[in-house]
Amino acid sequence: MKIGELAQQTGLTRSRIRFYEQIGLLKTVERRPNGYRTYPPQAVMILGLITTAQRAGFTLDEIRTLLPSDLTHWDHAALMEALTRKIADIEALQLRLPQSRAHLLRLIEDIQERPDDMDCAANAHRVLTNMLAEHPEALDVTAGDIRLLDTKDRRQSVSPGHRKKTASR
Amino acid sequence: MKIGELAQQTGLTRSRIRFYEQIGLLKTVERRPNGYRTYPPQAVMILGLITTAQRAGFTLDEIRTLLPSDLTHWDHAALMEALTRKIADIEALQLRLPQSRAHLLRLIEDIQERPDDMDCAANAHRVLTNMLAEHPEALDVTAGDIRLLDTKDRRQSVSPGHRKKTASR
DNA sequence: CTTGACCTTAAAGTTAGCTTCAAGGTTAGG
DNA sequence: CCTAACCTTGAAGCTAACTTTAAGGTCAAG
Repeated sequence: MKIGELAQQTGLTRSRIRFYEQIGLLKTVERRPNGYRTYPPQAVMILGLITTAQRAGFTLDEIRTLLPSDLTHWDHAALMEALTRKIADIEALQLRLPQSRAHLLRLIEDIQERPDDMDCAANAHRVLTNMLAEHPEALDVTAGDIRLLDTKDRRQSVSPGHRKKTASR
Repeated sequence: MKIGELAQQTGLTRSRIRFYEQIGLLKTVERRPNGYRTYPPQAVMILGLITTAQRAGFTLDEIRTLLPSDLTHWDHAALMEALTRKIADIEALQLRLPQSRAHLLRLIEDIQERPDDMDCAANAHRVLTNMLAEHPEALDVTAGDIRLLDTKDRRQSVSPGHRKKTASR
């Protein structure tokens, strides 16, 4: 299978597949006499695994150390440890999320509950002081190895699309 | 207050404070005749707010559009909308996390439950096929604007660490 | 008047995970 | 034989949120 076909079957871009090879993540690739890459059908599964693991929160680096070049020879111990650790991360996050959510709700209420005799400025100061006085970690939506971030348009650009200058000024 | 003192009081680095000014996030700063920056005591609170909002999952860009230069003149509507959206993100994540956790647990069990008459290779294939056959989003620990990531050493790099040329050959 | 702790700037570097670009080689169809 | 659709490479660019570097100015103490 040539790279174009593999790209089509996996839904990944050619550049991404070449990139994975470049960083040593995808090793099941040979060359035809003309220099073209050629992949075994297995490669579809490997790439599926990689993207699944990514969605589960593993970095490409972690995936590389876990993924055997031969799909049949896994390092059970390392794999189990990684999976277990990831579960622990999720559990830690599960504990924090309700707190963060409650804290945000409280913040909203706090802002809306402005006493009639208080002006905006004083109210703002009141709310801010309250907030910064709370546990500093109350709004912390991070847990161990895991962290919440903004994704923006990082998912699957289908059309090459119009680029967007972030224009930071 | 000079930048060193502000850095000390907030726990941030000088470079970070200058950076926030550079991207238009921190505007309460004047210059002394000698060119030194000078900050009002208020700046401590503003930086506290910024880091708190960051921990709550807001990007610096979002914070900039929400944070008024004058702490007493907030855009209530925009602020409420942002807070509400962030809560929704958290709730979406709260729904997904148990599923992801369950899926990872199932994966672990699946790997360990290898039938006695099956060799590792076949077992690996069985597990992989099972996994990739599941809902592709089952392991997806992302939700809307929110995403799980590995933090590694992104918090306070103590040692610069050895660089690694991506070129693997 | 020198030393050291501050302060200044612009520019480049860092990390992750890619994409885009520039400049070309290959191949199948008409 | 030409053209379009593939394929190749290395290098550079992108985003976010900073840090680091280089080259220098300021200031208080001794």
